[in-house]
Amino acid sequence: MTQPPDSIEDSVISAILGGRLRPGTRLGEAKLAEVYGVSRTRVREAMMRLETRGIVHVSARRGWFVVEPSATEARAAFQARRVIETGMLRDLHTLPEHTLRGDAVAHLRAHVEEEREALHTGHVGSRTCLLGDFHIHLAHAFGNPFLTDILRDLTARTTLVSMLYQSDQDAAASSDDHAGIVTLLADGDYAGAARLMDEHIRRVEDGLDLAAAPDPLAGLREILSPGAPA
Amino acid sequence: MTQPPDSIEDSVISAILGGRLRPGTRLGEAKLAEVYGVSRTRVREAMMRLETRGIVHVSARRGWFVVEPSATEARAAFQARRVIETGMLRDLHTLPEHTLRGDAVAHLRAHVEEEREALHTGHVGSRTCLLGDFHIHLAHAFGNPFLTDILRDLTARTTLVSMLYQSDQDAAASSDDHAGIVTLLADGDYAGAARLMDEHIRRVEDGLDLAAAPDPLAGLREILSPGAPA
DNA sequence: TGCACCAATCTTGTATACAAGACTGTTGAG
DNA sequence: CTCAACAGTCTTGTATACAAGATTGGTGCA
Repeated sequence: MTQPPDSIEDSVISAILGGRLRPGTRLGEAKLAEVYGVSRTRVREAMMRLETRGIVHVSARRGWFVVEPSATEARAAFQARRVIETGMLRDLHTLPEHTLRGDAVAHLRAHVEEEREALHTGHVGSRTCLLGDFHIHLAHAFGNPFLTDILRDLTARTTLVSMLYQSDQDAAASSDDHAGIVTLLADGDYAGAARLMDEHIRRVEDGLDLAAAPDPLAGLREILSPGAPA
Repeated sequence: MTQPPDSIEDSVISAILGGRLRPGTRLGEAKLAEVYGVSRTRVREAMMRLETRGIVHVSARRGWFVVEPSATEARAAFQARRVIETGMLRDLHTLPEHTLRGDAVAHLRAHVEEEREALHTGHVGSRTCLLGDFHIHLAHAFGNPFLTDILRDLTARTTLVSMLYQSDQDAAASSDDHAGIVTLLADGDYAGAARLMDEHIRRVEDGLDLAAAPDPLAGLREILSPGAPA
């Protein structure tokens, strides 16, 4: 939760969530070591931790790369999120006392409001970041730290998927879903919230063009597009 | 999946699942390096990966230790498993084609049979190992590699919990639950299987004495008990 | 005796050195 | 001109060296 302790990992993850690091990007140990002002040792440690979390992978003696989920992996990641998030919401009604922690609904409502604003200002980076954060906040509200961590990593993965398969997923529609879920939660209709969450994640997944093989030259094309600086 | 690549991690995990490594056990880098015939570097890498998976933790300049889940963490780990495993089973009916992979039910049936035999022979180590493996196999049958990995680690955690809070959880009752789940799956009654799974995990959790603080001297007492070698 | 202080030892934390493989660009033959 | 072979460079893989903190055991004072 704090900044200094493992800032390399958090830094990479937030760069991914914010769309500043694209799938397939190479992360050289030496470069990162220089950026963070530490030796390669600590960079390697951070990379390995990120690897076990499924965020980056290593190609032997070539370097570390932000993962590029295949279509199969993409589907699996969304399925995993669907299973866990709907399971979480459905579990709420079995917890008579716990329910959601404190002012969770109020926080979520405020978050959805933030999403709305980001939609209007149109800042694409913070927009996708906020849309992903909603699910993490929801997990946090549920109060199970294990599930929160798991969903944080899965969300990072699906964010990468969205970047790869260029969904024109209506950000507005997503935010509407989020608002609907919060409303149902406020009413205590957990089963309904779970159902809507299921539809929501399916909708996002269906918005992706998983049939289209990811273009390995995407980055290159962008650079070579007319108007690029010499 | 293969043996040689990351055998240190797998070795530690299987030692935990098999009850050969107890919570709180210290894992010295130098010792492990000698055992595995490598330098401390690789041991450290393995430990860090296990740390991000929540299996071990490091105490600054004191060493690596197998985690000792607190009562709160124990409850959270069981809740996470319940959410995910029931969510998985409930999701089966929404997958018209997929359902369970191939001969999964047959495999699970065979596994339950193995459990029964282990119960009779009474080998305690392999027994707890098998009872945990059932859930991992079930996840594998579902076919989502992410969920399989997640549940593997969560199961390792709950195994540690069971060791700490000395549940007299009837192994026989657990195995009966497993058998019941397999039967319901074979009948295609996924909702029923999910319900039974929910009860099953609750039962195991309730069998634990989470109120009893774990005894930090357990290992010592055992060594000093009458009959121990000089 | 009881306790505070201190030195010796051990263990992890971090950096660095070197080995091994992958990629790049050049060169020379056909 | 095309392409195969090769040397050079770059990057990761692994080990080792040293620094920093923790623990332990001993010593001396009250």
